[in-house]
Amino acid sequence: MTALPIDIHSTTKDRLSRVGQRYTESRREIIDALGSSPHPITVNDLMESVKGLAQSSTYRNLAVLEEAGVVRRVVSADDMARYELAEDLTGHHHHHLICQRCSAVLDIDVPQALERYVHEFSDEIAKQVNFRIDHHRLDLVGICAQCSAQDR
Amino acid sequence: MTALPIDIHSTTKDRLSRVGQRYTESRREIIDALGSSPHPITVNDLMESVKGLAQSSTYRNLAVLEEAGVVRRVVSADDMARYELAEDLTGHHHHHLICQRCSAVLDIDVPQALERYVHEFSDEIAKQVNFRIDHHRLDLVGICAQCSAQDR
DNA sequence: TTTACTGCAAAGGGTTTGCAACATG
DNA sequence: CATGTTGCAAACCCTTTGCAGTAAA
Repeated sequence: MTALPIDIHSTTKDRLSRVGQRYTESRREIIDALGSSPHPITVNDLMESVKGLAQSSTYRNLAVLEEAGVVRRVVSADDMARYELAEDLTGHHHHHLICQRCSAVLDIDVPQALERYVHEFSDEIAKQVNFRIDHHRLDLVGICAQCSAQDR
Repeated sequence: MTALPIDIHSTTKDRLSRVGQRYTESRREIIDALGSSPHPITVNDLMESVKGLAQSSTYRNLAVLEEAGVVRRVVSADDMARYELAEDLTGHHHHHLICQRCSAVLDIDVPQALERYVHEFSDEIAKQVNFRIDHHRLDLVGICAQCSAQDR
């Protein structure tokens, strides 16, 4: 599971062209912004990083990038979209720690052993029910440090 | 972890009165509808079961019931709210199988061993980072039978 | 008889879309 | 130069809220 140093930008370009899309300056900036964030970010966060990009273009680009498989939408506690780079681009499989008060999302690494169990279980279930399982989400949900500090 | 035969309605009534709320006919019907569904359901589904209940009342009641801890909001693949009875009411701890095409949600049971590993891991993480972890979500995400049939 | 609950209709707020101008392969 | 991309503004849709009337403890 070691991360080969694949070039994120060239991979993105390939995957975009495979769906008949172009790798524009805005899209490159979005990828850079997502790549330099240590955790999934909202559309608003993204628009602050990528100055001058219209809201509609941000949404459209994220949809295209997700379609192309280079970006992944992450579900938190509120209904605001959050995005991160696809794991096969970063080579970093991880899960999330989610604050149910402020909806912040933190990345966490999961022990190999646990991952194996989840995969085994996943395969079993796939056999039992007629369902093609693509991936899993393991989220730990609670209250982050800042939010519990505010409670006092 | 065997489910004691607690009375869902009386427990709901207690928990509601604890937050200064009443257990009305509408709320009872909502609880019944959620209790008789084998999987989390959307607000629209709910309104079809509980005929005559205004949309606003449905949303308000669900919010109150969630606040009182008898109902839980479940996150799927789209941004539509889905609800189920709280696990401590049903005595049935479970996780979800999610279709990323149609957003359907199915309940699945998880082996005790896997649950234990998740708990261990959860405790470890809680120690590492300053975060109070309340619960976890383990979702298997993929494409359900109906949706993959449509692809052909 | 006080306080919560309800329905109706209107407002919110994140996201999507139509369209004309612009940029990329 | 054909087709994708952009910004603007309007539309969308799920959800929330204000209000006046109703019902529960």
